[in-house]
Amino acid sequence: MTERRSEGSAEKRVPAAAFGADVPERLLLPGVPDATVARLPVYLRVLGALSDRGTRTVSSDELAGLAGVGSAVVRRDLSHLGPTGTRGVGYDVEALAERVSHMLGLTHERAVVIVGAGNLGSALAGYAGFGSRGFRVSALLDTDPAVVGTPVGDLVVEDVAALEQVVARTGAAIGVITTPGPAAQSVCDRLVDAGIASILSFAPTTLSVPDGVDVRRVDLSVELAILAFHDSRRLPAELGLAAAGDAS
Amino acid sequence: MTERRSEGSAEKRVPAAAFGADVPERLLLPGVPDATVARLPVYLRVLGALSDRGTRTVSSDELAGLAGVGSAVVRRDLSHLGPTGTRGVGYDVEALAERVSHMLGLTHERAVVIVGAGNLGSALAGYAGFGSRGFRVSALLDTDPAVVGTPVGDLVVEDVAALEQVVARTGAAIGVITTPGPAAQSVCDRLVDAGIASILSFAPTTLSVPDGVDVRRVDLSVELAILAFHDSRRLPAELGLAAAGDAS
DNA sequence: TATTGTGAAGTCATTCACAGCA
DNA sequence: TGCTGTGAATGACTTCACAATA
Repeated sequence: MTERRSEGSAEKRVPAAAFGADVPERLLLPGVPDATVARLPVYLRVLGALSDRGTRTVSSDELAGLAGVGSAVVRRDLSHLGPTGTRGVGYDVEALAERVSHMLGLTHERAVVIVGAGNLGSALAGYAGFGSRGFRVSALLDTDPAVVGTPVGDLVVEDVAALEQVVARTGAAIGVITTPGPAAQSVCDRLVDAGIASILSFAPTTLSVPDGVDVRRVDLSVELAILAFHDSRRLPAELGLAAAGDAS
Repeated sequence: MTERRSEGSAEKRVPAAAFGADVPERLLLPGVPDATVARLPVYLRVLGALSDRGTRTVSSDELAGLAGVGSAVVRRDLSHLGPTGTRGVGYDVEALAERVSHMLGLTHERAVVIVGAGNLGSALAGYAGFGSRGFRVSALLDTDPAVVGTPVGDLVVEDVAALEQVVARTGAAIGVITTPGPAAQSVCDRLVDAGIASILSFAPTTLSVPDGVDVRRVDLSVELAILAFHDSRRLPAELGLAAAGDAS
């Protein structure tokens, strides 16, 4: 791996005391907050756009505007990469993109296997966001014999019965589950058994996995419900405010 | 300086002091944390499944297991709905579902307009999660003349030029953006102008909207990048653990 | 007795404000 | 002069632990 410690910065706060003495180093070294990790990909996208436009440097304020966050958040987030900016100037776009990319582990392409070739799975297989920046959809699986064998984009739908072989063949690191809810857990189990430790699920169910397996869920009905919650409080509030005149 | 992120709830805290004493209390009181709001829909799904199975009561511990969170989280979350459980017994499944549903504002059906009838938009139009529980996809729009007029499920793709009329006709409360990135901002602007204040975007861009409009983003490449981050730290660690004798 | 509901403590994240540096 | 990087303050969320109670 590209794990060099060429960085001279001697004072990396390691919360060693919080854990035991014999905890594997990987848990201690980087210490990047989850919230920061979730924003780094957004910065990376913005930096890519800036780079395409020929912009050489960017300030935390500009980057913040383009990413839709506050500038203090940007500076705090980037501080976890070590000193990457130049005071009075800003950040070098190319260098920063490289740093962020490296921090996220996007140093090599990862193969992605999608299980469930329904509408959503097929859509994701062709989705541009999947093809870009370090991910390649290398297989699309389904149970339905009527679907198995049909082409979707560059791929041909394969039988989910061969899941283990497909994972082995493609060296997939990430599994995406777009099956109906009831099938999700068993598909998940098989992905895990096949060696996949990173799973993105669109199924509206809770998946249980062994320790060490990382599951992220995207649940459309949850997103809609959250919007509904805010919506339901906004309507009465607006009426009240309108009657009382402008808020400020 | 719109400073909203994908998780943004534009106005969680109402500045009560600014309004004096005669603002209706119910508008100010609830103060449900964002993190809780994001979990309530999950509880609601679990409660629905329990109800279908004929289960009458459920403890915070059981609910926690089914929802994939800790039991203290469940109790804390539900405490925001007022006293809903019975000590020594648990929660009444039906009554709790009703309470949660009401808290989320899922009391009436909301019309959803999807803009972008590509793979993803078409998939979402037919997605079960959209049809269930208080949401109905009432229109699907696109720019492409070759797509406009074609049927997708029960719907016929309409011309995005008629966006304003479609929103008015359907009384849509929620807009879903599944266009390519470059088109997203202008579609967003038009949705907002048409009176939509709740937007779910799948476009990989930052959307800027006026205050009071709620935007949630689902970004597949962000999700994958987060998985990649954890994946890239797991690999070296597993080797280390394997050498040291991993328990599981 | 079993389980809720909640103070209190702890952990994590955001924001402020400015010293330090190019 | 302008902007980064970061202590310190604030705020949000989680977890603990147990008193209250059906």
